[in-house]
Amino acid sequence: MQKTIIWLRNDLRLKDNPALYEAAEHGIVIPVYIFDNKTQNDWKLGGASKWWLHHSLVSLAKDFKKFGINLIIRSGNPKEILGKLLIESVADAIFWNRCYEPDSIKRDTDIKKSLEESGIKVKSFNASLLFEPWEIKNQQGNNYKVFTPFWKHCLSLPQQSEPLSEPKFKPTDIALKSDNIESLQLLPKNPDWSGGLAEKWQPGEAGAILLLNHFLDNSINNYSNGRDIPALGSTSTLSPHLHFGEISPRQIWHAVNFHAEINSSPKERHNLQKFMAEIGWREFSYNLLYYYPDFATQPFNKKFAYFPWLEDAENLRLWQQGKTGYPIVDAGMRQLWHTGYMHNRVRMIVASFLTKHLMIHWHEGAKWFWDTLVDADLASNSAGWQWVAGCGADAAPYFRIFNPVLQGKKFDPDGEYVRKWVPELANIDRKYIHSPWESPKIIRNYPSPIVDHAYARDRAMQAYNAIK
DNA sequence: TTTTGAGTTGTTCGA
DNA sequence: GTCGAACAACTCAAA
Repeated sequence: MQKTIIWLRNDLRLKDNPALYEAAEHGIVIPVYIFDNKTQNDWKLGGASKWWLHHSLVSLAKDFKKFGINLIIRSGNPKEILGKLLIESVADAIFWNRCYEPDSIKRDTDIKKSLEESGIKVKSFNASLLFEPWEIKNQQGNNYKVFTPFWKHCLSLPQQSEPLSEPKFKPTDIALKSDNIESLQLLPKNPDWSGGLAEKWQPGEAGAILLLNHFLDNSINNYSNGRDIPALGSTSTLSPHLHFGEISPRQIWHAVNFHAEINSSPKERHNLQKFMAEIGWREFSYNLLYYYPDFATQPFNKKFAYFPWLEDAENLRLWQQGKTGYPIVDAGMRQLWHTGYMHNRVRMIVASFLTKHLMIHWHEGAKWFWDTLVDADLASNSAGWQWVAGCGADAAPYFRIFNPVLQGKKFDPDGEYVRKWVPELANIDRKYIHSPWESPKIIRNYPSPIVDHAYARDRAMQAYNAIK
């Protein structure tokens, strides 16, 4: 009987896991997670992501345990560890699901080559994207640079196949040494800032499926409008689960289509399409990162290499801490700090504020998000920041500079979101919730705006004009 | 090859 | 208070 090592990465689930499924069909599986925060070149896991990973691994180990299978945990260089594991387990094959970040592609290509040279069977699968980036090309044979035609093309392709069920595992008595998940030291201590994260999230496959069902039952019917109102919580918040592969986009695709079959009013279909387009943006981001391997650091629009970004450590710190004096910006930054998450609409507002009002490089914002977001994802994070900064693919026109007061009034009219995350403003009059400096009453402990909107807007426009 | 239509998420100004 | 136009001009995708 074939013995296969399953090298798990961002595919921490049992259902719809192609590498695991195929290996289990043919014999015994040995699931392995290798934590590598040294040899990986850059973009080492941020604090919030580490917290998530810890709990996701605990959950996955428990799920395997139900079938009498041990999830093997190791720490170090994947190439060396896989080599050792092959010897210890006398396995015939190694399967994995593909990663798409440039460094990961390089690493996996190298490992695959050397394993094959030693006669080991290696097979990789697609578990985290609906469409392989190299398969999506326009009629000229190039990658798409505009979202709408990209997504139209994707939707014109044959239907997604059905998600795979949980594998039927064959009994195994293989006993390999495994590290404790605790020994990876993924959890924060001194101080432990993770209380807010634990309140909000349930990492792991079960939590992901619960959340998808909750979203389809409760929120999707108002998605198109509701997704812009941060106080409503109408977005799916599936992003961290998707990032770690606790659920697959294919499972989401099918769940959404099933939902569409039983609720097919035009309005509901519109909401479902809007939601699937967000999954489409994730695909688009992965395409960009695939075709432009330096997308995480280099502006897609090369003109922006000459943009006069300002270095301002103090303003950067105030932005990070949620002390800019603009309530909607500060609420977002504090939601992020507290929960490891920020509502999509507010991400745009705070990113616009950093890059346009403060004219601080989008790299700084991307780095902060990378460390603090539980859904930190190289493709989506880079694409999002480039888009807001104006240098990305299909980006916002440069003169589109969000007015944080208007955005607040429009999308948080009662200030419910602001009051929740900025307690200093909890009792301020509705009229002044987004511009507390206009309030006749004295507001304690809340800063004045660190920059004047009209001045900052004008300054940003001049800077953009300079690189045209 | 040339042409044509279109492009996630806005703001400001002035009537 | 509401509404439409201006904001610039470019690149992409497909016919």
